[in-house]
Amino acid sequence: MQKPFQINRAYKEVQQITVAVDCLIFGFNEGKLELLLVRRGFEPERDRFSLIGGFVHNEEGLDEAAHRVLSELTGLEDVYMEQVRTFGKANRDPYERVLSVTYSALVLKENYNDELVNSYKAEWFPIDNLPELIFDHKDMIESAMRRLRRRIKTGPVGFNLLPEKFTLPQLQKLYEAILGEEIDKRNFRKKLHAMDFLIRLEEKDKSESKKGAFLYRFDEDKYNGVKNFSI
Amino acid sequence: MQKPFQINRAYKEVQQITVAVDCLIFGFNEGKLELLLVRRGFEPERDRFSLIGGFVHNEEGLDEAAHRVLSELTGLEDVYMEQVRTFGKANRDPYERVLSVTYSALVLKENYNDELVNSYKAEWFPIDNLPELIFDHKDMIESAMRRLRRRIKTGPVGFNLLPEKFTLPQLQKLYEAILGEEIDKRNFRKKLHAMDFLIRLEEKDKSESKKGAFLYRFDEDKYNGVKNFSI
DNA sequence: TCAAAAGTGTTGCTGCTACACCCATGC
DNA sequence: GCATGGGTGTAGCAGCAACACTTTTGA
Repeated sequence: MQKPFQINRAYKEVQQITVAVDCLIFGFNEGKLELLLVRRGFEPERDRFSLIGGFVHNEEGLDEAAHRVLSELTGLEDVYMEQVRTFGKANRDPYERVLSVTYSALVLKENYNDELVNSYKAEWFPIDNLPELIFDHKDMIESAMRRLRRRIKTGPVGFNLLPEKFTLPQLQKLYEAILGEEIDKRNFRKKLHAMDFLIRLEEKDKSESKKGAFLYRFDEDKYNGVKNFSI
Repeated sequence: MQKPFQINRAYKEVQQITVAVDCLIFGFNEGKLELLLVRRGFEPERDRFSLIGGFVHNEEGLDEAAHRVLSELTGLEDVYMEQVRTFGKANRDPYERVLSVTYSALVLKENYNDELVNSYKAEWFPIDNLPELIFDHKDMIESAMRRLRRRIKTGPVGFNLLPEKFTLPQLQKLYEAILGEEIDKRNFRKKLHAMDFLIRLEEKDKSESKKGAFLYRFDEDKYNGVKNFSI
């Protein structure tokens, strides 16, 4: 394969940088936002936790690599994922030079393959009570959290963390967990109602209360008519 | 150097991915937002333009690489720069597999080294009239523009594109050029005045009008007291 | 004296926040 | 019948957008 003349690039020395993706896998369970981590069972860094990651294959784009890594661990295929940021300090991994492109995934805990997850010794942790993490993985999480907070306020991404049918109290708890603050129930519902992209079903979910809460469904078509999403 | 056991990573094949940084160098001149591009003088892709880029050295972090590339081209050392996004489709560069981490730089046109820039055959283009670009560089620019629009509304980054002393009409034109829309003069000034981080000097700049406009200076200390920047 | 840009306040409206009570049901 | 969580409306306030005239001075 012929290489182009690179007028704008310095002489290309032999690079020894390995490219990896690290996935921030978010789930929502019992009112808590959680993150899936794996424990390192060997030295060095034994017993510390890390994000799920993997090297990028030669014929594979970054987005593909992230989806592959996620799928290998959880068995999930069609997951909402977006690139967050790339971490590239020369010594961020003190054992070898690895560049890491981070991806944020919002998964539905009930959907994934428990056996697969268990076989990798992965564990869920509530976002406000994470263990020690290797390298700069703490920074990655902070970066992804900032992005997630912005995203759920400006777009309908939060629904990826809920089942197809969900109640408004559930949705509100999700927002509260991500934003880390309480939200006024009436104001929250007012905004949702004004944007008018949720469909109220006839069914109720009685698992959380005696009265039961109506189930809703996110409607893609109705959402496309919404100009300014804002919560 | 010993390698750690990578429980969470697939067997590491020999990777053939080269890591580059591409810089989006923004400048502001005569009321226009401009971007610095280099022309390719050789096949393939002759006569098309590209962003300024370079390969990342082995001992060098990404941020360092971006600053080095910028400095090699413009001679500028202390420049406001931030990472934008990483482009990693397998065939984004059809000649070899290159991963590109993009950086956005806000430079003061009057400061840089013209000879250096000329020797690289670099040219400034107004952002609304760019030439054909190679590969996915157009996407990179769109991505960086979206980020820049968000940034100048929520933080004091725009001042990096202006000299230390500037007038309010200049500042407003800068915002209008970046946001691509007209701004009401009185509302714009009201917001700036409310946040109170600009210092009005006694001097006027008479180059743009007979009456002359007062010069202002951005005050870092006063800015640190501002809780919610918003324009 | 006139052309051209700089500078300055008010008003109406919209959207946000704050807030309290009734409802349905299982136990 | 009572405890628990679900559901609903209003009023005050703040922040935003819309808007027009006076000032200065060089030519």
